Amino acid sequence: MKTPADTGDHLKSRRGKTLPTGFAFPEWAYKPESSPGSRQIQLWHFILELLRKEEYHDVIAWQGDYGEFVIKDPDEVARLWGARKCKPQMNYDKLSRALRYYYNKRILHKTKGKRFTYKFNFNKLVLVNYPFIDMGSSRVPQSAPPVPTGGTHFRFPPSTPSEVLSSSEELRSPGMFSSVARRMARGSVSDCSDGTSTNSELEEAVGAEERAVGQERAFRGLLPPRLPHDSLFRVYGGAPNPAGLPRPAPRVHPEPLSPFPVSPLPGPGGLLAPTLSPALSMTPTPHLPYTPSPSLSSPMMGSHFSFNPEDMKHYLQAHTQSVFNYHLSPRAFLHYPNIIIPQPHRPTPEKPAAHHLHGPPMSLSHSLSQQPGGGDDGHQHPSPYKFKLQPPPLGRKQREAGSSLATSSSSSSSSQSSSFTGSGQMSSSALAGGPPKIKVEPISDIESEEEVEVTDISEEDELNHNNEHDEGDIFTPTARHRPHLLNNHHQANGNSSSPSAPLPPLPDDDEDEEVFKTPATPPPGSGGLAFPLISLKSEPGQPSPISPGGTRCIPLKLRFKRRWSEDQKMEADGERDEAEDKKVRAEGEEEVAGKREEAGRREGEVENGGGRGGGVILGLMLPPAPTQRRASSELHRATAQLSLENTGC
DNA sequence: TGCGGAAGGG
DNA sequence: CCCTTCCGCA
Repeated sequence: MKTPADTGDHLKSRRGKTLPTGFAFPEWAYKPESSPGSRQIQLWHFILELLRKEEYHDVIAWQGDYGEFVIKDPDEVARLWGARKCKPQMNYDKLSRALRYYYNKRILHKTKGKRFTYKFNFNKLVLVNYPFIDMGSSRVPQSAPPVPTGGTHFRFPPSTPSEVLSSSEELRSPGMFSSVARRMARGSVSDCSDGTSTNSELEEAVGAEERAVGQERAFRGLLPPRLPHDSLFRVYGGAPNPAGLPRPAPRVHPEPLSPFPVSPLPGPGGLLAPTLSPALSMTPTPHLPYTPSPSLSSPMMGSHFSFNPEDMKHYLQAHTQSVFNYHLSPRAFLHYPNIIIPQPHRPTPEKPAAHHLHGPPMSLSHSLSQQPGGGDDGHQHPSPYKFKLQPPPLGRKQREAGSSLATSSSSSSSSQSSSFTGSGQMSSSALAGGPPKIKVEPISDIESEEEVEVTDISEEDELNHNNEHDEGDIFTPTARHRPHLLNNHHQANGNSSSPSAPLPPLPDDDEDEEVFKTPATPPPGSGGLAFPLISLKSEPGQPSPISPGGTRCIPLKLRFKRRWSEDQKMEADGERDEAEDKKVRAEGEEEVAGKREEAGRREGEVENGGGRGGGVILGLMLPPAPTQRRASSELHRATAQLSLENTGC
């Protein structure tokens, strides 16, 4: 059924076509198939469709920073949406409500101060989905989100149904990812025949997907279920096969506004070449030149990936680096036993690239109390994260002494948030010094624009003994819960406060705060081995092969490490807390009771915003074993349904 | 205008 | 899950 053609009437455009406007997202972004839970087209896809079509530029168009679009004619957009969904009663009020739900999922942000203006969070998507993409080589305009230069159709891997993989299920990802993945899997597109439908290249996408799926499956079979590789793939490439990214970065023409450069990729020929993770490339700081290892890069075509330790190392290193650069959650680090990855070198301050990272160093502990509401003034970018303490989850056992701080603070909702900069220096002292544990919660307390909630290390003890995800959180400032807050902070430009000011295009790092969850491979052993990945320790002696000199160790890293180890263990459990904020409470009980499912997801998710559904971007990591089931089941479903389709109304 | 809770539908 | 519908609040 869902032949590509079906939707095709209007779609005539093939992938090759360039948009008149020039804005284009990677095709995968447009794929409608992805509706996670729902089979129908999702609003964000629909929006994307409209955005890409010239004919709708009068009603909705890209504008401003990357990923930012303006609904010029809300009523019309609503009408179109209503038509598509067969909801004649649709209006902008309703549609906007739906859009607001995306805040939590982090698919969208509201650009404050600008009417009817929203912004997609593609960065994370990209990062997550296309980690291998090398953005670096070609510098992309800020506005342009990294695109997988690789193929147009990228997809998640898929499918592996087996429990094994599952972790990903997406990796739990957050909405988009997961959704994408799923869609890919199922590929359904629905259209209402009302005529308003706007599908464009769906056909292509569909076709591509199908192919992809097939490949995946094949792939699946090939891959050994449990291999770490598997995880990698998922995490990074999504799928080794399909269209991976053929070449590192075929440069894309940067369309200034377009969120994504048009994907140039010709064909799927390549596979995932593991180029740098996008993050790396993206990072302002010069990274190590990482070359894709041959094995990886080589076409996976064969369907088989082989990682050799070295490759893995490189890869991991690169990944790690990117994690650092982006302030991603430590969880993002992949760890593989036996492989040690050199520490990433942290961006040295000197680097002009300074990117946003630079922020006033803060000590976490201090920060807690200090946090001035926007005090961060200094930082231009989103980088500084503020933390709030989060009250320990109720159920958890109390934490030990160290937490006094945390405890008190956490308990008090008012907690202060501190800004955290990713840069190494920052809180190093603080971090190092004590067991800083803080969970951050984004509470509206301070309205600093950029609030990011981060969970710090805080009391993870509560959860587990020690550290767990929290730390990760640190890096990953997640703005999950209070979406609005998030929005705010992100949009530097958007803030209503100074509407008059021109909006500087932000790189949207903002989003990067997103955390990726790392796959946790359960550390068999406990402790040490768990973290093979990063040897943060930066022992003097340690040579870091790749990272050239300057990597100083950051205290943070250290922390990560430690936590990691436990983290992994705990991850499964612990995360949920973070993840859920508000809702969690409500659910909390339930969770325990029967909802393993959710738990599973969450694990994966780092936190997604508000909740359940999902985060959009994160889902990298593999969830702990327990959750796998769910994922797998989902995958199954997805797979099964590949051909499903719903037609419209 | 924009936000987000609540209830409900598919 | 993903909205759709309603609604109160700011």
